[in-house]
Amino acid sequence: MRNWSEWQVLRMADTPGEATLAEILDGGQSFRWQRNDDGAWTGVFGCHVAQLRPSPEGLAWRQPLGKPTIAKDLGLYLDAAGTQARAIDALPWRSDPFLASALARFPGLRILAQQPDEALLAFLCSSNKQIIQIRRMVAALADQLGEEIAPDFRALPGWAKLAQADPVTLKACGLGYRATFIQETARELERRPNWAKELGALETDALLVELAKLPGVGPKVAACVALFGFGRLESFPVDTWIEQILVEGYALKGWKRLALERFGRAHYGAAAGLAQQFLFAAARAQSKKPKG
DNA sequence: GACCAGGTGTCGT
DNA sequence: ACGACACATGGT
Repeated sequence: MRNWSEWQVLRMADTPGEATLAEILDGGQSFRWQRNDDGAWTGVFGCHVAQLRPSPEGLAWRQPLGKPTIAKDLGLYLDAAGTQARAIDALPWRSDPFLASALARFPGLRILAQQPDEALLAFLCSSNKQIIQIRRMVAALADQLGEEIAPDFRALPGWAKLAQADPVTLKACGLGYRATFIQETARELERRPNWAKELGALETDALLVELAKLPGVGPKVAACVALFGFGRLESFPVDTWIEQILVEGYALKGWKRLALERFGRAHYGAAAGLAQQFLFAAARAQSKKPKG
C-alpha cells in the first residue's frame, strides 16, 4: 500500500464540484488522471503526483510522502487563483443563451495549466482516436519510456528519449501510424531544448503556425497545444465535437473547420478556448447514451 | 465485417 | 484553395 501525505485543502476561488472535477480531469484535455474506486482521482502532471477529491471545505489533495510540497504547483495547475473564472464572466454569455447553458452545466470547469511538452506529446497521440485510447497511449509511453517520479508513477518521456526509442517499443504503445510523427517531432525538438520558451514568446497566431510545422501537428493539434500547453485561452480547437455543436447551436451547416475556428475566436473573444471547453463538455454529455 | 475515433499528410482537380 | 483518400489500432 502506498504512503500518502495527509489530505490538505486547496483554497480555490471557485471550487469545482464532483461532476465538474471529473470533466476537468477526464474531459479530454489531460489524459493522465484516473478515478479510484473510492471516488478520488490519482494523476500525474509534469513530474508531480497527486490525488484529488471533492470535500465540503474545498478541493482536497495529497501527495506521495518524501517529496517537497507541490501545493504551489498544484495551485497553478488548477488555477486556484480563479483567473479563468473572471475570463469566463467576460465571455458573451449574456447575449448567447447557447453558451450560457453550457457554462451553467459545468460550474468551475477550467483549463489545466499543462506543460507544453506534455500537451504536445498527448495531442500528437490524439488524432483520429477516442479519448480512452489516447489515455492508454499516453500511459503506455510513460510506462515504457518515462522516468519514475514516485513508486509506481512515471513522468512522460522527454523528446531525447522518444527520439532514440526503439520503434518496437513505440509500436507496443499502440500509437499506430502516430509513432512516426512522434519520433520525427522528437528528433526535431531534441535539438531545440528551449523550443517551448522560444515559441512561448510568440503571439498566438505565430505560435500556431510554428507548432503546425511539426510532423503530425495540424491546425487542430496546434490549437490544443496552444490552449492546454501554452495557456492561450483565445486558441479555439475545432474537432468533430465542436464542429457538430457549433453547426447545431449556431446554424452553421456546411461551414468548414477553419471557418468555424475563425467564427469561434471572433464570437467568443479573448477566452474562446475556455468557451470551447464548456461546449466540448456539453456536447459529450449530451451524446452519452443512457445506460439501459 | 463495417464503421468510427478531440486529424494529418498527400495527391488529385 | 478545396475534396478525397490512406493511415494503424482498438472499441464511451
